[in-house]
Amino acid sequence: MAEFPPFAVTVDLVVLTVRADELCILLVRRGVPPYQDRWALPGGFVGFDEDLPDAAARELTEETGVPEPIGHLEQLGTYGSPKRDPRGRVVTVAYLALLPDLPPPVAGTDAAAADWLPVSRVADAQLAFDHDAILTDGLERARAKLEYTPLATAFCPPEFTIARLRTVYETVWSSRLDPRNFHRKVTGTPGFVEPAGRVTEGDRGRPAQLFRRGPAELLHPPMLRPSVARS
Amino acid sequence: MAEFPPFAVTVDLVVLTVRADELCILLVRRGVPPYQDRWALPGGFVGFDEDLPDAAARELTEETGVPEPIGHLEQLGTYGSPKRDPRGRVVTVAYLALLPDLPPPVAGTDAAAADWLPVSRVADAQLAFDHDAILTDGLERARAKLEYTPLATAFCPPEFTIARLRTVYETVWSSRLDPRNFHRKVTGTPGFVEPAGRVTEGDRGRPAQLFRRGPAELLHPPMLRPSVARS
DNA sequence: TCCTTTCTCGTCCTACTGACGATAACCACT
DNA sequence: AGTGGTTATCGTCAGTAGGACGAGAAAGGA
Repeated sequence: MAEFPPFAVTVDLVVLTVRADELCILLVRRGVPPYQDRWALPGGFVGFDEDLPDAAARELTEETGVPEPIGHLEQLGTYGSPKRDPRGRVVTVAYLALLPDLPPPVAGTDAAAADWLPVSRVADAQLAFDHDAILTDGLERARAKLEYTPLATAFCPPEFTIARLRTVYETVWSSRLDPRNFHRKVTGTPGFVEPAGRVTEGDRGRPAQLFRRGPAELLHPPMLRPSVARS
Repeated sequence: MAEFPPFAVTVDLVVLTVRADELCILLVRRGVPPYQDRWALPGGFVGFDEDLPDAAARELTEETGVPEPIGHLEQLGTYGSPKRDPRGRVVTVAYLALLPDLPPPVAGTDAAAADWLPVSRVADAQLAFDHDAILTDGLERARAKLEYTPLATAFCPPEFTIARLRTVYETVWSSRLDPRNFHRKVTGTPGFVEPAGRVTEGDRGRPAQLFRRGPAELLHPPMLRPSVARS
């Protein structure tokens, strides 16, 4: 063990939210080389005595200013190509976070700016390092997980309407869902959502019941993405 | 970048196969401290100029003696608790490999022994480091992936019968599947398997058609695990 | 009051699955 | 050759879930 190649280990975050019917990602504009002035995923070095999930949660709190335990945070994957960082051998553990709509972030110390950007417009802008690939994997993970888990609720505030939940699905999947079948499916799946006992006020149309997320961890049967030819 | 905590990075492998109607895992018995004489996942340090998938593939080849491109290899997750290795700060990237039945492995240089062990008997024996947790995650990943991918074919030789594929499912899931419904489901899902045009000889009962794995990457609808109450 | 909007329940029809019967095609016996 | 055991493969039937869509309920605004 005395001899081993010295690596740097970082965590990078794919932080997604749904705001104004658009899927948005939290990005920082780099203030220092390499990739200066380019957009990048928020992240940073892992402390020598810090566990990986702790490092991810710490970065998430630092970047969003939110005291953590909201939304969803999970490990996405690890990226360690020898050439991915010109400064040396850096292995990054990527995490995926799903959050409800939050106020705009404040730029950190080493970032020139930080903001929510619609993912539809990020596709063009090339991100720093291999963050494009990480973002692609994060989006795919998020889209897939909406199918068989109740994680869409992580995009919502504690109490939400079925229509709001449907908007999340439609935004993340870029597709339309039938409101009536969606309502039947969500309310008919045990443990997906539970009625909060209150209704909305002041919106257009008939008031809607409010729900909270239920105890289920998996959806059976899964929510099906419409018209996806995948074979 | 001049200052960063020095980490060691390793890859560890959860290598699964199905032999004699049992789900087996490739383990090595450690020949050196720490955890000397304990079973552990095969693995090793990542070379300084080596990509992570390359390191995993290299370790897999070294441990099994098979020139790689068979079966399935994917990243499972990364484990980096500060206390997980008494020698220092070691972050390990775990990979999951699914292989057809192979001959017994030969012990490597730093391992006292290497062998296939039924996972049912590994549950008791405590593995070195945090390898128990990695194994648990690997098993869960494998069981889940059989549901919505054609990866069960990775456990089979290039040509296999439907009954062999069913045995894989039954072994990994520890459950019984109806042979007739399974046959209908597998042959009816486009791209899952393709007929090889040949039949088995010499076995008991009616000869069975041989199939190869098809081009599908996902199963739609998924294969359902029987009687799993999960909500 | 009437119209628009949105929520919510209900009704077909089709696809898929679980349970299980029936037949086909081999081997090992006698 | 015939008989029985074993396994592969096809078919049938009923129950469930989902897509398409009708219709009423409950609000706000003209």
